[in-house]
This record gives sequence, C-alpha cells and structure tokens, in this order.
Amino acid sequence: MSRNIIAQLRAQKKQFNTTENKLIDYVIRDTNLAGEATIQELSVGSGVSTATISRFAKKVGFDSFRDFSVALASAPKSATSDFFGEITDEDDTAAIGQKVFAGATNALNATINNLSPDLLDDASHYLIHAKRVGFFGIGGSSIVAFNAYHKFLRTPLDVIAHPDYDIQLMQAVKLDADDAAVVISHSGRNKDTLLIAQKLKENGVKVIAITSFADSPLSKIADLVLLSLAEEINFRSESMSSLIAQITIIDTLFTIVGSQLSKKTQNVVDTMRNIIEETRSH
Amino acid sequence: MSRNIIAQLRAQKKQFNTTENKLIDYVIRDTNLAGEATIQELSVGSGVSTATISRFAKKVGFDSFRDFSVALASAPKSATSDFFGEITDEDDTAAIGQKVFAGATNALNATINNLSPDLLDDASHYLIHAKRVGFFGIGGSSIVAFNAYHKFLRTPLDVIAHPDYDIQLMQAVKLDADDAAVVISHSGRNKDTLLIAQKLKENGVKVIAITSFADSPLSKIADLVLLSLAEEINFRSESMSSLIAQITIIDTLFTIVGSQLSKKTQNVVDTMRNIIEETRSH
DNA sequence: TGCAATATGTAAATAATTTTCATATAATAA
DNA sequence: TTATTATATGAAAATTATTTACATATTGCA
Repeated sequence: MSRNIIAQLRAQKKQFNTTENKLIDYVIRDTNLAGEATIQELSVGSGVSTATISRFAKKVGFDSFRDFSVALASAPKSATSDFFGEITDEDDTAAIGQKVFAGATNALNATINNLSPDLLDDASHYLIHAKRVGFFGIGGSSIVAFNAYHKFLRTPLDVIAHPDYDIQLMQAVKLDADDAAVVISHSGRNKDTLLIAQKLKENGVKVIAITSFADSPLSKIADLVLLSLAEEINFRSESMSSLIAQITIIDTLFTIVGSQLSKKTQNVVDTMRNIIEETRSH
Repeated sequence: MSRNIIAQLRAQKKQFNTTENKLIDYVIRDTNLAGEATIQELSVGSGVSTATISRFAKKVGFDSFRDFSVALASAPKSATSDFFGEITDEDDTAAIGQKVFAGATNALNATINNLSPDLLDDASHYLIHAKRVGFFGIGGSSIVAFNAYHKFLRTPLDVIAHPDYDIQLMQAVKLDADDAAVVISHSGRNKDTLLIAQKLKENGVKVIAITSFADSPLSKIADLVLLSLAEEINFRSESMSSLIAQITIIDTLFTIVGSQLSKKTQNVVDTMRNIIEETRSH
C-alpha cells in the first residue's frame, strides 16, 4: 500500500466526470481531513452521494471505501511540515528542539535530492588524482573545512587545511595545476573566500565549491559546484542547517574516495582511527 | 494528526495490561496490516475481542476505533529504510550518497525522538546561569566543541574552547562551581576526555555530556547527559552520523539559550554575524 | 430528436462498531 | 489465605457506517 493516491488522482483527473472531479477536488483540498472522514461526512462536504463515493472507490481500484480511506490516510504528507518553521518567541523547548532538528533533516533531504552522482564522481576523481588537496573555509565554514581535513587525513591523500585566513591564502597561492581544492562557503560571497578561490583558479587548481547558492560568485569561479541546500526560514537557521548538509557532503566524498581506493586504504583507516580517534580507558 | 502512535505505544507499554499488550504487540508487528484491518480482523488476529479493542482506542485518546485506525495508517514508516545500510564495495556513487545521507537523517530522527525537553531546559539553565562556559572534545569531537564555541560567541555568555588537549585540560582545571562545561565524546570512553571531565567534576563544575552511550564512563561523571544517537552500522559511519547529531544538539541548545535571552541578544547576534560570518563582496 | 447506455441518488440490505450486561479476573483488606 | 470489592473482558444487543438494488436523471450516439 505504498501507492500515492493523491498523485494518481491528480494525474488522472481527465479520466473522470464532473461529479467524480467534485469529489477529487474536495479530497485533494484537504487530504488529512478526507482520510479521517466517514463516507457520510465526505458526502456532505463534497456534495456527492455516499453511493457514488462508494462506487468511485471501486472505480479507482480499491475493494471498498474503507481501503480508499486508508490510502488517503497514508498518503505522503509534506515532510515534517508540522514542525518546520521559524522559531518564534512563543516556542517552548520541545518545539524549538523539533524545529531545529526538522530544519537539519530537511536540509539533508533537499541536498541529497539535488546532488548529481556524476558530479560526485567528478569531484572524487579530482580528489583522488590530485597531488595535494586543500580545504578552505572562513568563519563557520572553517569548521567544515577542518572537519574535512581531519577526515581525509585518514586517506592516503596529501591534504592541507588551516583555520586562519592568512595561512589559508598562503596555502592557496602555493597550490598548482596538479592539485585540487575544496572551497566551502554558505553564501558563496565572502570576500576572503573569493580571493582564495580566485588565486586557486589563477594557478589552474581544480576547484570544488560547496555552497548553498548556485549563482553565487564562488560557483562561477569553481570548476565544479556541490550544493548544500537549506530552506530559507531565516538567515540564522539556514546557515546552521546548511552546515549540516556541508558536513554530510564531505562525509559522502570521503566515503566515495575511500571506497574507490584499495583495501590497503581500509587498513590505514583502521590503524589511524585507533591511534587518533578513540582510546579505551582501560 | 502528526502524533506517532507506534512510538507512543512502544514508549507506554508498561502502562497497559496483558490483554492490551497482546493487541499492541500485534499492531506493532505489522502496522501496515493493522492500519488496513477492520476491528473484526484485528480481533481475530490478536485474540482480543472487538469490544476491548474499541475501548483500547478510546483509552489511548481516540474518539473511535476508526480514528485509531487512521492513526495507524498514517504512522511514519521507517524513514529512508530502503537506503539505510552498510556501504559495500558494490555500491556506486549514487548508492553511497543515499546511504551516507540516510545515516545522517536517521541519526537526527533517533536523537530528537529521545531528547527530553526537561533535559534541554536543565542544560540551557546551566549554560545561562554559569559565570563561564567551557566546551571540551578530543579528536573529531573537538570540531563539535569548537563549532559550539564559535556559535555561543554570538551570545552574551562567557565561553572558552581550544582544539588542543593540553590547553583544554588547563582550562578545565581553572573552572569552578560557578561555571558550566559541555563535554563531547562519541564513545564517552576516551581517556583524555574522561580526565578533563573528572577535573571538572572535582571542581564542582556543572558537566553536560553529549555522548552516544548512556552507560559510558562520561555519562556517569556528568550531571546531565544529552544522547546523540546513531544506528551502529559500522564504526566509521556511526561516528560520522553521530557528529551530525552532536552538532544539531548544540544548535538546539544555542537556539534555546538565544530564545531565553533578551531582544538585545538578538541584536548582538545580528551584529556579530555580519562582522564575522559573511561579508558581501561588493 | 429519439433511443440506448450510463450515472446518480434514495432507500433497503448488509457490514462494522459501540455499548450494555453478565461473568471473569485482579487487587485489596482482614 | 480467604473474602470482598473493583476492574476487565467478551457475548450479545443496539447503533452507525457502507454497499447494493432500484427508480430516475443525464449523457452519448445515430
């Protein structure tokens, strides 16, 4: 019972007559209400008799109105919509928690739905074949860049990163056409970040941008853009959720690169993980 | 109708008697089937009379069995389960991307479903009323701690953090009973982290732990534990997803603290954001 | 325009659900 | 441990919801 009855009714409106479309319109208008209603309530609301509704349910492929009703109730809702929205002064702790987490979940869904596997393939190809890989980001994005550096240290790739802008700029200037860079910026418009990207571009470095805006200056400079999407509820929540998406894009690249390297890489991962990451306290 | 009736029934099994739990078990075993069944079918399947089922529906807060049935039909399915699993050598780029993002999404859902608003209230109370707040984490968790520091710099709170273990230890030793600390560790067993937590505890600092394991040594030391949950597919993916959950817990605390402070705080946030975070390139 | 086919709604027939009542079970007090 | 009281359960009666039959209205075709 995973068919989406609403999508089906929308697509097939032309195949039904006037009375049936009266019912369809009523059901589509408020699917939640329709899914909870008895056939009598639906009849009063739509102006179609219960007998016709019963027949309609059979016509669209159900054994009974009851089965049709179940399909309405289980039709996909717009995900997490009840808890998705701007945090207001009236929100208590539970509501704030739900909204922050819903924002992050929606950012993840939006981002993966937009990410092209071909772009991911190209990006991981750049990383694997580069002599050296640099990760760059300013402000909040420096945390993503440093997290990326931290993760890719576990691969055989030669990677560099630094939290300070001045040192990032010096690192960028020293990279050349044999290298690759991942430049991370939520807006894609930060002046310092753009200067770094510009230097990289001038040196022929392959530039992978991770940003939220496809038409930003950073996207125009980059050879390849991976979008980290987040709903624009307000600026504060957007950049928080976007950071979650950025980190998960890095995780994905790291996993793809790891998967495409040899079994020896797996051993390096295990060994370095044990040394650096966690040591049992016994 | 956004309540998750299955999660509710699972959480409240202790509040029901033998016959009622017979019904609950039957319903949980196959929620899809139960959502489509008439009360008679459910009675035959579960061995509970239709009269008792009708009463049970009212007991758990519905007006009628029909409404209960609708709730079953519209209960959330296991999110993105089709793509949730271990990354294998046969996975192509698209599958890897889906699985990494599904792992992150599931971590977020598991974490928010377990987070108690009372605990969040207590944690934000500690933070707001502390003279100074320190964020501590080693290895991958240091990134979460530094991200937290970066975010809470935007609040009027006096906050400290440092990526190096030696300096974190020195900072911990200097905190006292007027202060609060957030200690972040995925496993809750890292020796360096535990030493820091121990020093904090000895000094009477209020310790908030963010960890994935409720019965870890860190949880035992802490005054308050916020769990960052992630399915244990394998160690690598679990700690990646757990980091996403940790960051989102920090985001939630930051938002709650911000919401509980004055409108003046909002202005501080806006001003500092413009100065530090992003500058338009024109 | 007229006729045949199809659709619709009312009402009767059937199915599903709720409530009542008698009995069983669990909890409590002596 | 036993007796009493309170509560739960299921069978059956009462009520509500749904489907189908039938009469009439509407649509499509020649």
